[in-house]
Amino acid sequence: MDMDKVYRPESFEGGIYEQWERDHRFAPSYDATRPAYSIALPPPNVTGSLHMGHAFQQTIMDCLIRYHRMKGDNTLWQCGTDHAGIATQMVVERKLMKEEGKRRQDLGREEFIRRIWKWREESGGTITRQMRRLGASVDWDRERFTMDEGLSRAVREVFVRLYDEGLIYRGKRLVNWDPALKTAISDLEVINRDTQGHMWYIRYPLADGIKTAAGADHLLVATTRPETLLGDTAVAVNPADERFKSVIGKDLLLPLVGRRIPIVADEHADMETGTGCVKITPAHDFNDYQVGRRHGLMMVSILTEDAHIREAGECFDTNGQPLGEADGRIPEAYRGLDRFEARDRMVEDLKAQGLLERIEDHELAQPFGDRGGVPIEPMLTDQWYVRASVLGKEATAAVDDGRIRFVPQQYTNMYNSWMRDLQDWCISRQLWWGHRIPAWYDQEGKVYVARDLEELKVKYHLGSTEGLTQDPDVLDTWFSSALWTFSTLGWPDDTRELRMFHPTSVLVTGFDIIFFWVARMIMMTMHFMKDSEGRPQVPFHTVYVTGLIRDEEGQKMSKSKGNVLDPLDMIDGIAIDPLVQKRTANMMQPQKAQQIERRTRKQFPGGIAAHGTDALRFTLCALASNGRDINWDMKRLEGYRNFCNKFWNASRFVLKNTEGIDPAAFAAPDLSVADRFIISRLSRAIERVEESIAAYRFDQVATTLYEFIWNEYCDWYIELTKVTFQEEGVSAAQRSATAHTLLAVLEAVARLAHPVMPFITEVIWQGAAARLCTLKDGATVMEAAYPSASEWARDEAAEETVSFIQDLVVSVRNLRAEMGLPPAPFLKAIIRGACQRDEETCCECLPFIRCLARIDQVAFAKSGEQLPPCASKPLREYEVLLPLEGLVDPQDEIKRLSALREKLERNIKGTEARLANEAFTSKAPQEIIEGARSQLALNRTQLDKVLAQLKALGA
RNA sequence: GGACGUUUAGCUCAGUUGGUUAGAGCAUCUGCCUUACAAGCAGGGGGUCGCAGGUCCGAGUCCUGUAACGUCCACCA
Repeated sequence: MDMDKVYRPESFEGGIYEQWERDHRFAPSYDATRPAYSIALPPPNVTGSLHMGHAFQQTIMDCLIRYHRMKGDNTLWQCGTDHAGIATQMVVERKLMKEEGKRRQDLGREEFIRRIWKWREESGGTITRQMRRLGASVDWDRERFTMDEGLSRAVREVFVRLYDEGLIYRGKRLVNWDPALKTAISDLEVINRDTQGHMWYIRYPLADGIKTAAGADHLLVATTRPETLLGDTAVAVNPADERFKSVIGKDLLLPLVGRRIPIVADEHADMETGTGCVKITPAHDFNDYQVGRRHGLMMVSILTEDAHIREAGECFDTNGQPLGEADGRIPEAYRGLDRFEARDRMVEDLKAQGLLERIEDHELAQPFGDRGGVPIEPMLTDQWYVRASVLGKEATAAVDDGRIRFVPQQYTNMYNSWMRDLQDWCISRQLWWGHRIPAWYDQEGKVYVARDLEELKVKYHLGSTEGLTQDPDVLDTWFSSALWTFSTLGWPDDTRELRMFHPTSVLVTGFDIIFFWVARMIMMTMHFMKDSEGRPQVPFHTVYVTGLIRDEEGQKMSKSKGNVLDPLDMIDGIAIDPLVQKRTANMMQPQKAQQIERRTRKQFPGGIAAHGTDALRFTLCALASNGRDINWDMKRLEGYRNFCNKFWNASRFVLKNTEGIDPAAFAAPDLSVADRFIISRLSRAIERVEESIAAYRFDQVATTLYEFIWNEYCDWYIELTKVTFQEEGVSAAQRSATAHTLLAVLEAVARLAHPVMPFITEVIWQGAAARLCTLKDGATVMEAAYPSASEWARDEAAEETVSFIQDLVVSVRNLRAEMGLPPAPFLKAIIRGACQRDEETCCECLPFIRCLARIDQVAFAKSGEQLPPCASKPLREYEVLLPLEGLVDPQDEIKRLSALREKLERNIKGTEARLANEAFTSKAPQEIIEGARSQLALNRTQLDKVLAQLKALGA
């Protein structure tokens, strides 16, 4: 492939990926003699689109996968998508309403589900297309969907087995009810938001003329939810509370309703809080529910499924059995009202009856449904539960004893604290989109659970299944995703993939779904998957938890803030108008659109430039330090795009300058010191990259690659090779050795960097390998062997020699710049006081030094030897001097040297003080003391030189 | 209320088991269109490491306290 002068990733990235996919390069080798390495992709929402978090996590997964594949491991990246019950159903419902003005009920369940499948057909490809653009090397042939037949079978299998083992049960319990979505949701889907509300103080009159110790004829009750008064079945006071001891066991008359309710003694009532009297509404408050159970109180459900007041309260005993004749009457005035409307009316009525003592402002954390967006309501309903407390035991132990490790470690605490008091998991949802619960009921309401009707007949000895109706509910989405690592590998069948790839190696995910997904996956997997000795198998050995990607101001990216960055826009670029449109379309709060447009236009006046996939991936890796959140920085992306350009152009240089080389003519003895230097440095870089990958430190991987490629390979090595190519008197064999080294290192670096930057490295690798004549037909860098540090000879002598050259060259450049001399003209340099070895090295490397420092002549002088006026710089043990020859005002040079003198004197004083300290010399390790001594000696030598030079200049 | 995280250059961040004079990129300043690259090259300036104590010969690093910001969990009648 020809390489353009300017790096244009869009011109080749897409094509390379298509070729890889066409050739099925992403499939595992299935070579059982090789170690297995596998990652299960956290399944994104099938109808979703790729956001920065996905791009981040997938980049990291792809790095790991590509690295292990190149290491020769039998590598599987299992991919797929999630049906995302509520989210998807909501999207399709909204679309239905917008386009046809219909609700899902208008279509009926079957038709509605058909529409969702259709929607999935149409828009389900977005995210997988985007993953391809990102370069994700997932095995597309094994793509799964949580609702496809195989996974659905796994879901039924798990449900039935857990039910038969008593680990799934059905019961009427208080659940978090989302009145907007009309479904139960789990604790985790409830978001507590601080809101400004009120506290109402309501008088509950005592029945039968009784009075409190203080002589009051009522109890004062404080509440933030006055409307739930309709469901009150008691008022609780603390048993030790002297104020109310005398009325315990007596009755109150429930305001507005007139029902007699008892005063009960319960520790739940805190003497210090509120008025000391708590109204008890067992059917609409989690604490009250517990109080109700302790005291055998009736539970009165007063709300409908959309949170309106019922015509009459539904009454249940503490076990949830209906109480037909009980008194659950609701005053006519409130029937059918919305809960908040009812509240206003009731407060008015209480006020009118003189039962409202006062209202205070009160800040409270109000529970909201994270999807529905309205306050949730605790409601008594029949739901299915998983006994998480039982399944959680193994799952907790696995993290405790290190079978599962969190990276970074601090997430272990988060996991443990949640697992410690695990609540049973409500898994039924009153939705249509999802896995239908495999339970049936007969006319009497008896429950039958089986994988299908055929099995049900046999299991329950039924002649016919006629008259049975299936439970209408579906399972929580996280129920099926909890099985992800093994259901995607073919479970419950005993497949080759399960045996090879389970447990998976690592899970890469965000901290936000540790509870939703990670913990439940561990529970389910350890219950169902056993190793050959019957011990529970973990789903993965390591959980790598990534931080969140925020905008440049540290704000969370969100549609409503209009600060979302689409990774695809950073790859391919986007003009400003489409970007504005994208950010302001389909907004929940359209009034914010103008502000968002203004800010977007200000931030991206010219839109977003194309940066390419490799630059994006490199940036994501570079920012991925230790699981902390990332404040996205476009400048950083630009910098790494420039880095790609640098790498690209360096490769062009190499290919251009190695035309016609004969790789076979290369011989090790002909390697120059520069060649040996870069080979040695490469070895170190490889070692460092591998260590960093093992430690999940992708920032270090990126830094190591950046520094090696830019600072060492480009800035020094390539510049040094120019000398070899241009200098007269260099043998053809030596030129050939250098050309070979240039190519060989480039080829290896392409392999080294491939996991992070898959596309540019493919182009470069192909070019370098072709030139080296090692390229086989149809070969790709992604299947080439990962470079090994031991294949590249360490040569400390060469590194030291090049370091000598670098010091000298940099010193001359410094002097030149500090003296304000133009960089181009050649100068004469004098080295004074160098030891013989340094002089020899200098002579050997003269061509390099001459060329890089732009010095046409180097002379040596003895220490203390008088020279004409010079600019000087102490370096190591010697001194570099450039004759002034009227080029510079000696006064400037005196100023410069005086500053240097001060600095040296400061250092000397500090080091002397340290060495004079008896405690230091007696306690510090020998090598530190030695270091300080030689530092002191060096500084003193240098100071002497500076002083002598100042004297020579007449200061 | 409980737990955790962060605080280092103008900005975004590194800084391994404590060890000389704390690093990088971006930004900034100076000089260069040197035939791989101006998306570049060479060089410079810029930090009392949130604050206060303590341990130690030695603290950005360890300990205690404290502040600000952030996150999670719990509670709030």
